Amino acid sequence: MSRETVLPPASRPFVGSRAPVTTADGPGLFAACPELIGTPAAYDREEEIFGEGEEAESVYRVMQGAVRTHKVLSDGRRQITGFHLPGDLFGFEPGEAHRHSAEALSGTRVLIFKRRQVERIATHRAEVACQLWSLATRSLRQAQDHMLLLGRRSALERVAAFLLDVDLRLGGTGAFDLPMTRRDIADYLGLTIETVSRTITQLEAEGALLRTGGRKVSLRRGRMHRLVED
Amino acid sequence: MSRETVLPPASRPFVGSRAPVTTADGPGLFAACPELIGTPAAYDREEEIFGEGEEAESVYRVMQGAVRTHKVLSDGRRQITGFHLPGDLFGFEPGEAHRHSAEALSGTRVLIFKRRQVERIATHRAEVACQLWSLATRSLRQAQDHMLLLGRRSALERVAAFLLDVDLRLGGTGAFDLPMTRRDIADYLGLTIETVSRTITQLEAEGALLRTGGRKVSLRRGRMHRLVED
DNA sequence: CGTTTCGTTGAGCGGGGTCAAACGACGTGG
DNA sequence: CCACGTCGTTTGACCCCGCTCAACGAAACG
Repeated sequence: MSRETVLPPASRPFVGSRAPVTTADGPGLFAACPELIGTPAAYDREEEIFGEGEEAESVYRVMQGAVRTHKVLSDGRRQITGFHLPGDLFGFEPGEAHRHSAEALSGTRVLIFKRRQVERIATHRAEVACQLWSLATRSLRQAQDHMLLLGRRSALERVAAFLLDVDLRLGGTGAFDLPMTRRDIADYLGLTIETVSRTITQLEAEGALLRTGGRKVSLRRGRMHRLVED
Repeated sequence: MSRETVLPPASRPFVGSRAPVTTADGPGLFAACPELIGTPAAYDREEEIFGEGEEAESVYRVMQGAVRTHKVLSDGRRQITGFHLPGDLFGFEPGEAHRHSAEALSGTRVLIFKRRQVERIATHRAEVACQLWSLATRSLRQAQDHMLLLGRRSALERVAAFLLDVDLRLGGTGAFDLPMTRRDIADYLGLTIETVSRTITQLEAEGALLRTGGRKVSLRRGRMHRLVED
C-alpha cells in the first residue's frame, strides 16, 4: 500500500503540527509534555492505519483529513464506532492488541506516538496520565451518547443528529462537505445506505437541509434541531 | 427516599469491604492507595443513586447487588448504558454534571469515593491516574462492543450475547438468576420487552436454554455461542 | 469514451414494534 | 385460608419502519 500519493501538494513527511488543530482536547494533547513529539505520517484515501488483532504499539492524533474506526462481524456486518477529525486522538487500547480497524477517509496526516513511550511517561508524570484519563472519559461519553442513538432513535433522528454533529465538529457554519461515503454513514448509524439516502431526501423535502452538489450540504439548523429534540 | 429498608439483615452502614469482590478491575481499585477509603452506603431496589444533571461529586464501587446506568430522551425512551455488578466502578464523568442516571436493581451496597479527592490524588500520584485511565479505557471498549450489538445484531443475537455475558460476569457456571427485569434487558439491548420475552421463548424452544423458575435460567452454552458467532 | 464506484429511487417483504389480553407470583387484608 | 389487586411476564394479532433486491443516474477514473 503506497502511502502519500493522493495527498495534496506540499511536503509529505511533514514536520511539526501546523494544521489548524483547534478541536476537541483543547490546545493540543501532551502540550505540557515536550519530550513527547509525534512522528508525522500520511495515509491515502481508504488506506488502513491499523487492523483488528494487530499489536497496538502506537496511538494517533489526526492533523488533517479524517479517520474511521470500526469493528466487523465474521459475516461482514460492520459498525463504525467513530469518526476522527483534526485534533482527535484514536488508537488507545486497554490490552496489547487493537480491537478495531482504522482507515483514512481521505488523504490524511497524523502524528504517531509510541504507546510504550506514552505509558512510560504517564507512569511517572501524573498530569499526563490525567490527560489520558480525561481523554478516555470523553470518548466514553461520546460512545454512550451513540448507544442511545443506536438503541432508541429512528432513522430520521439518527441522520439529523449525525449531520448536526458533523457540522459542529467541522466548525458549525451549517454548510460543509461530508468527508465520508453513504456506506460509512450507514455503518456508523446502524442503517443501510438506502435508508440514509432516502432519509436525506426526506430531510431536503421537509426543508431541513439543501444538497449543494456532491457531498456538500447546507443545514437549516433550527428545523434540524427540532427533529432531534432530546 | 428511605435507604436501607428492604436490605437483608445485618449492619446497614456496614464497614469495610468483605464482599466477594473478585471481578473486573483486579484486586480492587485504589488498592495501592490507602488514603482513599470509600464511604459505605446502601440503596433499596429501584432507588436512585444519582440523576442526570446532578452535580457529579462522587464515584461508586459496587460491593453487593447490581446497578444500572441509563440515559433517557424527553419522550421517555430509555437506553441503559451499563449494568454494574460487584467489583465494578461507575459514576465517572468528564464534566461537572452526571450525564446519566443510576439506580440500584436490588438491595445494593456500594463504596462512595469523593470525586474531588480522587482527582486531587490522581494529579500527584501517577499510578492512581494510570489506574483511572485503564479503567476508563476498559469501559470504552465495552461501550464499543455494545455499539456493534446495537447497530448490527438481530434480536436473537442480542439476547443470546446478553445472557452469555451475564453468565460470565456472574461466575460462568451457566446457571444463574437474572438480576434485572425484562424492561431493563429490553432497554439495554434496544428492544421491547415483548421481543425479549419472545426471543427467550424461542431460545428455549431451540434448546439453547432452560427456564428454571422466576428469573433463573440455565444456558446450553455451546448452542448459545453458536448463535452469537463472533 | 467505456468502466467502475457511489448515490438515488422504486417495489415488496419481514423483523420487530404496537396494542391488547391473559397468566402467574406475590403480598395484603378480610 | 382464600379473595383480591399489583406487577412482571408471556402470548397473540396486526402493522409499519427499515431492509432487500433491483434498476437507473451521476460522478470519478482509466
